Amino acid sequence: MNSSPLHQEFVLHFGEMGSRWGINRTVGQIYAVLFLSEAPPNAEEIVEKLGFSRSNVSMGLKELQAWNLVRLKHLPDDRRDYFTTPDDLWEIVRTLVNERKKREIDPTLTKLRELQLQRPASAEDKHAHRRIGELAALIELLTGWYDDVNKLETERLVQLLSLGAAVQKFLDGAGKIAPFKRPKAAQDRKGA
Amino acid sequence: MNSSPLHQEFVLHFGEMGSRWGINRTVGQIYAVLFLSEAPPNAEEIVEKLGFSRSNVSMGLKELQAWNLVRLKHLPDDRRDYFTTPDDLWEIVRTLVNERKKREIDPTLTKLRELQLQRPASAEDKHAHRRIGELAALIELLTGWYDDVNKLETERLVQLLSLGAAVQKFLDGAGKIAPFKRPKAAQDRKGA
DNA sequence: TATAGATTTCAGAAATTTCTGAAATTTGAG
DNA sequence: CTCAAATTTCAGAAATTTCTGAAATCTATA
Repeated sequence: MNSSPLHQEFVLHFGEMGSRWGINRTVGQIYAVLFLSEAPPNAEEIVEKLGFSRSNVSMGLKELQAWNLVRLKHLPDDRRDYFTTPDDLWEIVRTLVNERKKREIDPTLTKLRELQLQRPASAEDKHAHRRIGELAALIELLTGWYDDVNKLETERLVQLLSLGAAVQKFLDGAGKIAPFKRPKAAQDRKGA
Repeated sequence: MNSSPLHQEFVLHFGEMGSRWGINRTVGQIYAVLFLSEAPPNAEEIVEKLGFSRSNVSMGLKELQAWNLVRLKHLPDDRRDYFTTPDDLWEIVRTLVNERKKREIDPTLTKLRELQLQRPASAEDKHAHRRIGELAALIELLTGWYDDVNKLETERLVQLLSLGAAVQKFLDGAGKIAPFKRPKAAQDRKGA
């Protein structure tokens, strides 16, 4: 790999973290290169920078595209593809969270709802059925909240996040605006 | 695997999702069994239910313990370990998010802060340095918010989540309570 | 402290994932 | 249409991860 220590360390770190983030080392490093590049590189330039095979870079870029994490650019009189990440980091974060939700949460929520339709046969099943229902309700609360705040424009979102726990101050009076009812499923199982 | 269709489907789903969640199939299935069990099973019972080797179950349980996702229980006059998941699903969610933050985000934030201390040499490095700074600032805003709301007791947290985007209604007046300043790093890169 | 049950460790086998080079396909210019 | 550059596909090699059985270790109690 041929770049400054800053670039290099960043790229290597993204490579190492890749597996924890559900992508692989190669893909992590490719993304890191795109993220830092001022001018969008093409595939061949990524090959040169990282020393991976051309086909590996091609597949990595494909995967990043499947994640919606990179954009294609073109230069006049040049039919090679050039790749970038959005300049707006909030756009990146939103994409990332959307995609992870789609892959890691939505399929489970679907499955849980599907299982809920099964009539529990045994006493054991009855317990499982209840537990599954609780889990589905909780996930729906979380994803519902997420869908909601995801609609906020970035300015508002940042505002909300900056507020942090101070939001709490509003909660006491909140009942009047959005009447609060704690979902049964999530109730008081602490003492068991 | 020897159990009702409901159990079976749930367990198999958790197995399949395991890899997306950063654990493996075996560990996913073991967790699923624990999650649904009314009475905490011991390792041998998990072996019987899932048909994995005893050692594999042992390692799986160890990994779940490393994630803080299971608790040990003991019966009188029985020195085998019995395993459970917390009854309170919110406890599970908090653990899960804490652990993933610890593994997937904290190391990167540390690394970014470390890289920020490097003085950018070239023009290219200067761009990278700025980009890294923006990313660090954004992650800090997110994790700061998370640390804050994670302090809320569950009742309050549910209240907040139920509110969803309706929180927005409070935002206009919020400046008086928690003066808002949008971090420079996250500012207006949209137009680029 | 000897012993038997319970659990863990670990080296190698099995399975899966990642990576490569060669061949195939696509694409735009002439 | 033809050609050459760019990209993708894909079969097998390489690397990594997961899983197992056997041996080692731990632990309560007789």
